[in-house]
Amino acid sequence: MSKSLPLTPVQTVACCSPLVASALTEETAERIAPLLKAIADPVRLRLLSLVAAHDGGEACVCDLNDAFDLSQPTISHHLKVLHEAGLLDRSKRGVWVYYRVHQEALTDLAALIGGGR
Amino acid sequence: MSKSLPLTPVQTVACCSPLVASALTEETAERIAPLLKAIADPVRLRLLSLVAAHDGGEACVCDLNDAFDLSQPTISHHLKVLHEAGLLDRSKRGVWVYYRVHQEALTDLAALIGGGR
DNA sequence: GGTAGATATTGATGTTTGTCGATGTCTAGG
DNA sequence: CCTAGACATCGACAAACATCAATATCTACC
Repeated sequence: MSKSLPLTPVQTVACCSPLVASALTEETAERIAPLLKAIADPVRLRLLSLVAAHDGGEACVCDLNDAFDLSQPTISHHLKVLHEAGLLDRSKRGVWVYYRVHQEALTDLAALIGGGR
Repeated sequence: MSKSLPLTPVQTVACCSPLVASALTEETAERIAPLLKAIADPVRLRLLSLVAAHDGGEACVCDLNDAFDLSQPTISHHLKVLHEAGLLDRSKRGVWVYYRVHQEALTDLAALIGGGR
């Protein structure tokens, strides 16, 4: 992997010091915000939580669809947002698609927010 | 304090188990999301960070305005969002208004997100 | 290879959000 | 009181977003 300079949101979160420790640069803030936006939605929060709490730490889309009163495309959309943010990993097995929480990204994000102690 | 049943976002975050430990209820997710929405914006992230990193842990609005290429009403709006979410405390002294990070809320929020370890 | 089921993509629509200029409300001094 | 400065509120607008119905793309199986 390893592109050139521009870090992904997840990479940025992993390497920068806590929010409250020193002032964020504009650039850093702009890279982190998308990650937070991704989880700043009740449906996506529940999706993340459902996936994480599921057996084996992963869940099939078909399981997730049933947990909501929303259309299948809407759930698919939210999963895509979480996946593209780097918070959910995808793996296709047969006809089914399984999602799994990218725990490290969540942990790093938490450290960034609460890092002050 | 202590209203009746309905918890504020900050109270909800303080008392519920981590995202990845057990599936969030719809109600809990709806109460937490506003908190995350509040910090899911690059300007508000920097505001939070600037306030926290400032001398004495608090900053005057006048200082904050100068740190951005945005109009004064816009900064005032973002501060209001952070304040209403319970992430910034306000105190007026003379003509000036000072904001201070509500550290506990941030810490609890971090625990909620990264709680899995 | 045709069909059924699982998931993704597309296009449209209503709502939310970030931003600004204009204006309002305080407070301290003159 | 009247003015100047600090901050908040209001109204308007454009961009971003959540949602859906319709449709497309896979994959397994018959």
